[in-house]
Amino acid sequence: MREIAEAVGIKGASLYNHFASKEEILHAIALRMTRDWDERHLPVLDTEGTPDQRLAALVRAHVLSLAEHRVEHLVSLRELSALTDEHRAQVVDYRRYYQRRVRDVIAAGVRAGTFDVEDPTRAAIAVLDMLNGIVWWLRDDHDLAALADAYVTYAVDGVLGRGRTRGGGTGS
Amino acid sequence: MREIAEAVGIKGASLYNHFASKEEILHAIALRMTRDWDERHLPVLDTEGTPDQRLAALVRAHVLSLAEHRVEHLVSLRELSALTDEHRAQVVDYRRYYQRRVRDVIAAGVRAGTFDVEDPTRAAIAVLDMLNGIVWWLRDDHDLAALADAYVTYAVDGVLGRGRTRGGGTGS
DNA sequence: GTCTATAATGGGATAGAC
DNA sequence: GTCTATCCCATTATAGAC
Repeated sequence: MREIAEAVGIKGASLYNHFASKEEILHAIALRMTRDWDERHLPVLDTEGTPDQRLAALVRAHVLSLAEHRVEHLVSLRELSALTDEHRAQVVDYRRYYQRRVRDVIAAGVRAGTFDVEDPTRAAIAVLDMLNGIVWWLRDDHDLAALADAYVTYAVDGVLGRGRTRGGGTGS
Repeated sequence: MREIAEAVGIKGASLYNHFASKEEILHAIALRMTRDWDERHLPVLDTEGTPDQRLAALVRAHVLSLAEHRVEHLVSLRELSALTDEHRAQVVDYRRYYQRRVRDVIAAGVRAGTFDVEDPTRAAIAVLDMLNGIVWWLRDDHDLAALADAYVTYAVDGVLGRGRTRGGGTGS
């Protein structure tokens, strides 16, 4: 609390005029990185376009947004255990919903013959772990556009195998 | 410390007959997950075989070993900041060395025309983040062989694009 | 709404008996 | 080598003046 206060230019005790507890601060950050995150990014999955186009757009926005809110994301992950049971469950639910929506667009891509994975749920987890790992090492001097390009390729052409041929072909 | 002691069936104070401090315990765990990890897994990169074969073997062993030491790995990550500066630097160095060795075999695969990535360092980070993400969600009821198979495919055929054709072809 | 001063709690670590 | 009892310190949170 003292560090947070110092970063804002006040003393630790004064923080309690703005938040009731440390948990409330952490919860507010976690909500921005989950509920607000979902609201901001998921709509792109409902636009026109093929599953691979929609997922590529999501991945690019995901990477750029991670870079923009890197510290908050780290806090949201590391301090998850400091939340109340209710708040933690809420946050986990939002993360799970995001993961499910990614799984669904992957499954759509598989049905369309664009993607080549056995288990869309597992592939969604692998892709999201790969993306979210960025927050642990990203520094300010990175070329974000190139970074996002690379990860779109890793995810869509790589893990999901866009363009790779499997057994079948014509969906259904 | 009290929880650790309880898990061993003794009282908190008795732990200090075996370790000088909590930091020493955390450091011991971190060393197993980095120094010992490197010694155990990296030799496979020096065996006979093509880069993709050697990397596939490493990825499979990596995933299975993550599952075997899941909790220690989580501790090693989450409590990294609890280590002394020296110990933390040592642990980070071992992790960096592992990452560099993975980068090198990826670069070898690119030179051989097997892999298709622009930046082996970035690809190594992406692959390792994808693998290490497993420790956050793995439960005991998973089919580890199938899990390892999937991640070998995600990494070697996916991110690294084994079999994908790029511009050139005959290395050098 | 910020400050100083101060509770109150939790957890790492020590002392000394057995 | 384990125990009980205790210390010690960091940190969250509160009280009350300004």
